[in-house]
Amino acid sequence: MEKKIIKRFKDFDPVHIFECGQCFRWVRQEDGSFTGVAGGKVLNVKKEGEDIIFSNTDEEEFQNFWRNYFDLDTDYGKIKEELRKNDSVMDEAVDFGQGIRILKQDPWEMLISFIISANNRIPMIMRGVKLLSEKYGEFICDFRGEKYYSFPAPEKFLSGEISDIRVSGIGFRDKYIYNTASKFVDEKIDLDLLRNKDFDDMKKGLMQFSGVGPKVSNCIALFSLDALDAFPVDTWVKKVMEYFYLHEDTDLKVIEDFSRKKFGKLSGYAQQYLFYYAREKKIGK
DNA sequence: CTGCAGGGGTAAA
DNA sequence: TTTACCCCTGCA
Repeated sequence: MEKKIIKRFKDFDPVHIFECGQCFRWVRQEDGSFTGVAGGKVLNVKKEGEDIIFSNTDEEEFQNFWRNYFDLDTDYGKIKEELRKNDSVMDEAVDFGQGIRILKQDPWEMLISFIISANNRIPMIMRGVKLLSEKYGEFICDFRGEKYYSFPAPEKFLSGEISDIRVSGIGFRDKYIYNTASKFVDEKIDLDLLRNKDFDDMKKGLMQFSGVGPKVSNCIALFSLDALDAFPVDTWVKKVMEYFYLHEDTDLKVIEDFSRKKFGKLSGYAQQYLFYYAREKKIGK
C-alpha cells in the first residue's frame, strides 16, 4: 500500500484528535504515530512537522473514505475563531487542543462503543472494543506485527450467550449490548434515518436502546450523525462548566441546555475542546 | 506484598 | 432520589 501525504495541513494533530475522547480504536505507537481501524480499513497517521502522513492507504481509498472520516473539508480555523470570540475560557481551551477534529464515525459502532463507555474508563473501553472486535469481527490484515479486526456487525453479538459478550472491559454492560443488537436485527434499524431528525427526536430515537441515556445519546449523535450542536456532559465537562461558567453544583440536564444555548451550532466542537482541556489539565481535581 | 477505596452513566428500585 | 453494576488503578 502507498502513502498519502498532505503538506502543511493546519488544524490537524493526531494526539488531539485521537485523545479527545471521541474514539476508542486508535492506539499510539512507539514512534508517536497512531494506528487504527475504521470502516473495515487499517490506517497509520503520523505528523511530521506540519505534514500529515497517512500510511497503509492509497489515493483512491483516501479520497473515498478517509477524507470524509477526518472531516478534511471543514474549516476548523473558522470554527475556532468563532468560539474564541468574547470567551477567554474557550480561547485557552482552543489553544490547548488546537489540532482537534471531530471524526465522522460509524453510527452502529458508536452506539455500542458509547454503551461500553458508560461508567467506564477510556483504557477499559478501548480494551473492551478491541476484544469484541477480535472475537466477533472480521480479520482485516497484519500491520507492523499486529493483527487488526473490523468492528462486528450486529448479528455477530447474538451468536452465543449474553455472558459470552462479557470480555474484559465490558462487565455488566453485556446485556445492554445483547439487547441493543437484538433490537437492531429484529427491527432492521437504520440509524442513518435519524440524521434528518431534529436534535430532540434524534436523542429520543437513540435513547430507545438499552444502555443509552442522555450522555451516551449525545455522543452518538455528535460523533456519527452529524449533530454538531450536541453537547455530551460527562464528569469532566460537568467539572469544567461548573468551574468556569456556572460556579455551583448544577444538574447535568441544566448544563447541557445552558451549553447548547451558549455555543449554539458549534456546541459539539466546544465540548471537544473543553473535554480535552479539562481532562488533560485535571480541572476541578 | 495485600487490601481496599475511588471512579464513572444508566437502569431500576 | 438513591443504589447497584464491573474491574482496573492508585495508594495506604
